[in-house]
Amino acid sequence: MLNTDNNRHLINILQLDLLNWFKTAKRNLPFRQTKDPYSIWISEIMAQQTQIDTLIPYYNRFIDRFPDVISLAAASEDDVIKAWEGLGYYSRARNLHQAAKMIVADSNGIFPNRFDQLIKLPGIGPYTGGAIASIAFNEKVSAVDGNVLRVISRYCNSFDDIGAAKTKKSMTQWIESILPAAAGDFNEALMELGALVCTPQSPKCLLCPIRCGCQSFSSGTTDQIPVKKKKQKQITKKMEVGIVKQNGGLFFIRRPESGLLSGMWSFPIAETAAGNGNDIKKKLGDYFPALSDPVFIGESRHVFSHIIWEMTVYGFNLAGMVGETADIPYAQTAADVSEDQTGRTQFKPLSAVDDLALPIAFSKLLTLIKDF
DNA sequence: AATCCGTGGGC
DNA sequence: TGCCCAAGGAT
Repeated sequence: MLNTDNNRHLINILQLDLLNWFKTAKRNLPFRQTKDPYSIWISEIMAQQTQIDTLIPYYNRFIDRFPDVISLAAASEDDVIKAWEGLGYYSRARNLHQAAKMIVADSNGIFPNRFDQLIKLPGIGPYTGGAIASIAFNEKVSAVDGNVLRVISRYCNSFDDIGAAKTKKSMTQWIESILPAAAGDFNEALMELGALVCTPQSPKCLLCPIRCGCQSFSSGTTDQIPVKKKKQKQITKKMEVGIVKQNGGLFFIRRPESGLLSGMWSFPIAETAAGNGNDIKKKLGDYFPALSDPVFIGESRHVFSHIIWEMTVYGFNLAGMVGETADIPYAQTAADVSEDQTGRTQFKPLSAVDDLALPIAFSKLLTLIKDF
């Protein structure tokens, strides 16, 4: 980082010119129409590892559906997860709901207004706590996200690894040492510059309001910064998906409460080596006494942050099932469903699948199976 | 410190 | 294709 005593003029550019630029260049975003901490909170949780353009329709729907912390706390977890469907990183929604209940129980719905209180809530870490505290309450704390790490690294011509905890810590302290009174605006301005101008690839340096102070621009090193380790690429897993149909209803299983897509609804799915449909048939045997042989339906590929599923989809028909009718939930008819799966399965007709919180990995199979 | 945790967009 | 990245947090 730059020595702030010997570089007063560079610090002035960073503070004043950036804030002036932000006044006119900032985007007109829905969560910039308010200082309501609840709304800021929702937007910041949604913004974690998610581009702003992606989250805007989710934000508008979520605020409409759950306008305040009381209504969010009173909602069912299924309803909250459903509102999050498609956004990914679903533990964010669970933590949001949990935190809302804590705020109502602990302080009668009054939103915590200090950084050190905010970061005690589930889902709120150093970045989000700093963002809410500075934007909603103008507390003098920094909010260091990926944009800020990139912008400041370039401005100071720093080759420190931005993935290292040590770098994040020193960056946070450095920013707080130069933080102007308008802390919230300054934090937002750094992020906005990173999103619109000081982008990861092909930064628009000729349009940059603080170019004349930027130490990587004058050194010609902007494209080498920030320094970060490569992510390791995803592991590919071969999967079999089972589509079981009973009187027009499709069979769904709720996923376990931890791990990938936890708590979300899914089609039965199993990892496989052979890929002939028998692995998923074996798993379905835990639920159904008799099944037809697998019928090949199609293939699909889904890329997660750390896993790739190569899915082959098979259809099954029920045979010889006790009490097989359209109206009886399956759990009531299966004698051999294990205890922990009770109430975690159901049949839904294609027309009512929208009731379930279904991850994209499965919802994109719906067109594939519509004729099964 | 290194992993796990989704999805969509850019090139 | 593939590879990078995005207003990170929890463990």
